[in-house]
Amino acid sequence: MAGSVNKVILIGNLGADPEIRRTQDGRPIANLRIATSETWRDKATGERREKTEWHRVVIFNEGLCRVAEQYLKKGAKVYIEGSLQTRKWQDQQGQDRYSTEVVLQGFNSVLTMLDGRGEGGGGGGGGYDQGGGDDFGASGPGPSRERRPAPAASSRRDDLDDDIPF
Amino acid sequence: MAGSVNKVILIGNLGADPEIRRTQDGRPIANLRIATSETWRDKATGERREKTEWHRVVIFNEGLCRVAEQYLKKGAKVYIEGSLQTRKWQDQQGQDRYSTEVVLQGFNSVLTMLDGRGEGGGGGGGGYDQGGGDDFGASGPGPSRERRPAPAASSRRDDLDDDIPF
Amino acid sequence: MAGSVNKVILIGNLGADPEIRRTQDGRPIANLRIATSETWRDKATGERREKTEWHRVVIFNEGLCRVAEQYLKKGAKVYIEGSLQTRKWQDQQGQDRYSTEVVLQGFNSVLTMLDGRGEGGGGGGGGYDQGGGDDFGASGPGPSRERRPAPAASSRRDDLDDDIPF
Amino acid sequence: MAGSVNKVILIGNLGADPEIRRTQDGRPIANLRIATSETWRDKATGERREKTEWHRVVIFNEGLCRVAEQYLKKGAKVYIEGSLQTRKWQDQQGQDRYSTEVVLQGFNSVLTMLDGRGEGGGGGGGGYDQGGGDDFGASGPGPSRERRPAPAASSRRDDLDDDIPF
DNA sequence: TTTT
DNA sequence: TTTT
Repeated sequence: MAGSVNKVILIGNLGADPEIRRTQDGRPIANLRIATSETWRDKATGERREKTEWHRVVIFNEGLCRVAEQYLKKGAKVYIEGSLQTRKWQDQQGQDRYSTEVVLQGFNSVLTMLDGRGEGGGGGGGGYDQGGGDDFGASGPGPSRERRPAPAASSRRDDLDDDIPF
Repeated sequence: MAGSVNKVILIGNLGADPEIRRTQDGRPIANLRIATSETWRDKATGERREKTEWHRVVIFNEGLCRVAEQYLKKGAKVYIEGSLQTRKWQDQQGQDRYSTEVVLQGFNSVLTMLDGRGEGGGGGGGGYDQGGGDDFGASGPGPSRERRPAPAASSRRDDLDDDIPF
Repeated sequence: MAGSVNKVILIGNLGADPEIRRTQDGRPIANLRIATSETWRDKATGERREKTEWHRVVIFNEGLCRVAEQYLKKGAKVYIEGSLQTRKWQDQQGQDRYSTEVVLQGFNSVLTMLDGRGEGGGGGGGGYDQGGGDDFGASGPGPSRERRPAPAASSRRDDLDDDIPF
Repeated sequence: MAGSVNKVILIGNLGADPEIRRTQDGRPIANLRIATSETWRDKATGERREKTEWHRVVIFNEGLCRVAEQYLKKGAKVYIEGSLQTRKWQDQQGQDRYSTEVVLQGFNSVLTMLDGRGEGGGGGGGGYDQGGGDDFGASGPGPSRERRPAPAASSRRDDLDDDIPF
């Protein structure tokens, strides 16, 4: 269908360390559990309430799997951009079941760590296992020709500047 | 949890007319089925492939329910902004089941029709039942104090209106 | 800065045909003018008002430039995903000026046509020059290893399905 | 124009404390300067490069102004959701100038603090002046009829609350 | 002017 | 079940 968009944006915390598995041909797949929550004040009682929503996030993108494996830990806060997919499976009684996941796959995916890196180190709290602190595009931390800004921002459109922008 | 975001953005087509139900206290709830799809060319065979994803959308917002009821029909193309929610229910065997939906509720929701209105009239294609063609914020088509431009809108922008944009 | 996001999402109409230029080394750059507008009812007078906002969109991505050149025309409705950039330049008096643009560059960009294709043909209305109707990711219409869904959706995670999803 | 979307999503850090002004009729307006940046590795030299982008954010929403005033400080990391607006003004020579801003106004705006609150206390670093740590919808921290979960929330989700998420 |  |  022309003109279709399927996008999910989450900011939340990992409920557990990432689970990394591999396909038969060796490609990694990372599974995350991410909690988002909203708080509001009950209009009747006036008390503060909170509702937490849990999301299944599946990462097929190899670079982002590597990021998840190396840097993410239970408790880490992340920014996620992916798409919604519902997958069909059979339970042990052979009945159809459906599971909806936020899938990070291909160019249209983002995984960014929002925690300061210093959190780690001592103790059991959330955070990262190590350094980290970068944000990674779809292709992971590697070099990416496309990821760079326009070649030399100032000069990048000099050839076009006969045009007065505003 | 502080600093949480849970947002879904869809552009797709309705697979069926909206279903409108009412709560016991009379508030409307609209259910939509929306299809998004992506197409790509198979690298091996070179042929064009397509994968369609179906989304359950539930509208609790009264104004947007009204919009859905009045203007949306099977086939209509819409822009949707809502949040992800997974709901638990019991099947007839008493087993726990889960259903994930895109929920439009509260201020943080958008439903916008993307079809030109002229589509209607002749033929069986998709589109709207009537006029339509506006985009509606969370509070629906009614007047909305918040929807207006900036408080000092006039002083900020009136002078722009005689400006030729490009 | 770790954990940074800079994203703009627009749905609007082209105010003019795209302008395509080329850098000295031959890469295309497309410039679009896109209008978005919001309508509201004036709370004082009760009359319906509308405010149009004009956006400068610059496409550095080659594939998306090709799409813009081939398929977009004045009046076409598009979905745009890019990032905000402010660029400095000197006016004829040598004074610093700034221009803010929505930039489509790299993997994190989307340009999707939202018009049905049939619009074209007769007359001067908006629409596309030709067929079109597809949506294009950052890499344009060409084959893209990443763009495909998971290999054979149904089987794609069979090796993982010892896990009961919910 | 029907079917229009104008949305900006930023995650970045405040370059300075918020500036709060008031309109003649006493409504607050907050101005923020927010930096986003992206990093990449130069393919030629192999060295790590960074490019920072500065954004002007203007908050007309009263509740969010209050949040900005009370909780945000230079260095704080925030999630912002607003819309793009270009405003015309005259410089001292009477020449037309344009300034593009990210505007938070009305229901379609979000300002969420992403820093852990503990940052504060000792030292000069960024962070908040006080507690904070909540995320605020368009209407700010006050009670909001719309912000609550679905009308029939209890029947939809109360049974979830004794559920162990994973 | 921020942040890493 | 939609759409192209």
